[in-house]
Amino acid sequence: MPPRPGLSKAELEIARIVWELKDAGVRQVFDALPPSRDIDFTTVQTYLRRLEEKGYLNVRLEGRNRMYSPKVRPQTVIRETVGEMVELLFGGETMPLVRHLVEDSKFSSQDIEHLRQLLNRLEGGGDGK
Amino acid sequence: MPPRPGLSKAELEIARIVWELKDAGVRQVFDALPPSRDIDFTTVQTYLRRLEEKGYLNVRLEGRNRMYSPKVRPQTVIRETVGEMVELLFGGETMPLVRHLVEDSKFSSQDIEHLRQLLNRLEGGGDGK
DNA sequence: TTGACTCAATTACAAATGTCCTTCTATAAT
DNA sequence: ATTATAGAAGGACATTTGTAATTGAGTCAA
Repeated sequence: MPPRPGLSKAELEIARIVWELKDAGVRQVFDALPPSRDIDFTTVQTYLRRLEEKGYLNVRLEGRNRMYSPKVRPQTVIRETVGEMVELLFGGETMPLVRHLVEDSKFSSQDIEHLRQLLNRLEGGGDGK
Repeated sequence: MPPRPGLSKAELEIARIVWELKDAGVRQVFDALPPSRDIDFTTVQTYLRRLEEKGYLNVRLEGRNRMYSPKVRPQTVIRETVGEMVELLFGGETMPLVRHLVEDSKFSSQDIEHLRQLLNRLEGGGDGK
């Protein structure tokens, strides 16, 4: 059913950087990694190649350099990844995950307020029952 | 940093069943799988063994049968798994995930109401700003 | 006591993943 | 030209994962 193979952790890490940069060569992605992330240049190369093979990135030749850009929108990847986790961890029920997050994270009252507004927007401010 | 190796998808699937059954042998876990899940008995055996090796399950001999029971609480596994995903997908920020879930899922107004109450409980019923 | 079964234990194995190395060509700096 | 460098291409390799076959021992029904 999934239109393309899933992303591995390392691939996701790299994909996020490409999303952020919009368009980048291996070097740029490599440089965008946090210094704490000790990884070889060619490894990044490999991940980018695999991301392209899996259909997540577009490539274009800029001179003799490959420039990668997002092909699948982050939102799509997020939806798929989260969806899979919800499936695996909560048998497909989303609410338990939301509950977990809300209970388990220490949100600022700012955050909480934002959430309230979000809920209001969603359901035209219904106040319950 | 993680106290034990992470769980793979298939392992998670099996772990969930053990959590539910509290205590079960291979056969019981096998039988608890949905019929749609076409998998060999010995495969389940393997997953249970690995789960034990990884430190997620306890085993005890019941006669010559192995009975498996949870060693790590679901909540812990959930926290770790979700945490990792938040890290990977949102750079560690929880709010974006919550936002995604709320926006992307079609919650019933029931659900929304529950969420409101949850928020109230969290932050001593503040009503905004 | 001979199957028929059930389970444990072991082994196997291909695919996916994380990671790097090597080799080659283009390019830039001397 | 000569060298240093960067990036492409491709190969390599151990580990993890998903999944199963094999072998052997105990158990129960005939």
